[in-house]
Amino acid sequence: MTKSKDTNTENSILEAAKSVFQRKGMAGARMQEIADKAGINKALLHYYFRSKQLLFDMVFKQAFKMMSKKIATILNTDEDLDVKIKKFTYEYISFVIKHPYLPNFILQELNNNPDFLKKMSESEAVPGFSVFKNQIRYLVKENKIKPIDPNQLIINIMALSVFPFVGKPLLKTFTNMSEDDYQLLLEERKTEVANFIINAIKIEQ
Amino acid sequence: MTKSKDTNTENSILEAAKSVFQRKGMAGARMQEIADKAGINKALLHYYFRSKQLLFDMVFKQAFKMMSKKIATILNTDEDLDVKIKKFTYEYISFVIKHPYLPNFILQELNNNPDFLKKMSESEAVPGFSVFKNQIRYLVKENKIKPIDPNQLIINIMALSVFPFVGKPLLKTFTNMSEDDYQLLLEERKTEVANFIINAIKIEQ
DNA sequence: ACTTTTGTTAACCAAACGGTTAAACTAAAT
DNA sequence: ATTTAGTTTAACCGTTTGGTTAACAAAAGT
Repeated sequence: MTKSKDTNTENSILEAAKSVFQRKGMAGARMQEIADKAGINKALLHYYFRSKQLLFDMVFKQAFKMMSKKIATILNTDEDLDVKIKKFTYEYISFVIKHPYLPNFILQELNNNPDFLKKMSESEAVPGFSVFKNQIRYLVKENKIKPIDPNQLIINIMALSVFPFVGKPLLKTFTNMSEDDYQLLLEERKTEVANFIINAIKIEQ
Repeated sequence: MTKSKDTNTENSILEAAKSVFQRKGMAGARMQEIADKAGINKALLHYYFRSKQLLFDMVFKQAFKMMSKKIATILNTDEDLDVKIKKFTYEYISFVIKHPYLPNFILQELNNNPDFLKKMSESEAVPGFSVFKNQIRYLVKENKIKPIDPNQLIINIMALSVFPFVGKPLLKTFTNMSEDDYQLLLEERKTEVANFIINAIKIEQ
């Protein structure tokens, strides 16, 4: 029973930490709030994870891997470009709808501390885009799609998929939409984003 | 001489506060650091601006107005859509290159405290997009551009313009670029983004 | 049976934090 | 020359923060 209690506690701490860190960020999060949310004493946080920084690192790494795995697995298969783009935007937007705090959390903390990426890119978990880039270069050379820098296309795909979530409060106000309407608009983006991208690069004949 | 000293101090405080708040956010910013950067005593901060919150509000409102004015003035003129899109993306990306901390700062704080927008949209400074939306609806109805929800198009334009800045650390790693290369890529986006958007919505004949 | 290890808590601590106070300084106004 | 109002500072204050300690409880190992 002790082992199960152990992992239960450890897990409820991690869950509480995830919730608090993702909403308030490293600087805004309070150990007390995490402890309260986990239903335990504050000292127990330090028993399981030695410091706020280490607990944060755990949460951040888990979040980052979750996201980057999702990206990497889709982009580097060898399917047709349009299929790949459709799959990616659909699955990625679906994924973020389920985890709406994730992108903001990751981007914010990376901006505050870009060194995080060095640690991660050295060890693991940063997806490579070489297959995808080569595919673009090939299609451009063969005149199958309009000329475009692969890096620009990657950024465009990411931007169109992720920005509606990180910019949500602003965009909701700008477009003057209710929460429900905005959620509907996000649903529509699962397919609309791919159409938009494909239209932008395809060559008519 | 007393008046000039006054405004000088007030201004150097605001400059210091801007710098610190934009880099660390409300939660991460420290009054002491702002005081140091302004070259004054910490108590003087509270003499000019009563509290951290009020000082932050000043900085935030100034930043928000700066950004939203830039957006509103371009979108609601009556020029052709493609001209408008070219102008907007070019000017907006140029603007953000000059103020790279701005978008991240605004988005982050808005996500932490969405009520900020209510205060602002009631009083002022939130751009209206009605002219632009009507223009899109008209062009769609007349079959001049591919059918698209005006709100989706607005989000796409914002996303492609802003995301490369808020997602910079991540995108730099994903695309495996140096700082200089990335800066060059941003320069190219001043024109490339408009082409991408226009291609996505134009109808070939 | 008892000793060791693991899990948990209340109470505590030093440092950092935002903010205040009271006094000193400055320079223009009387 | 003195008052007055605005500006600036050093020292201080109460609270909050991340983190520690010591005691205790419950298994696990022997």
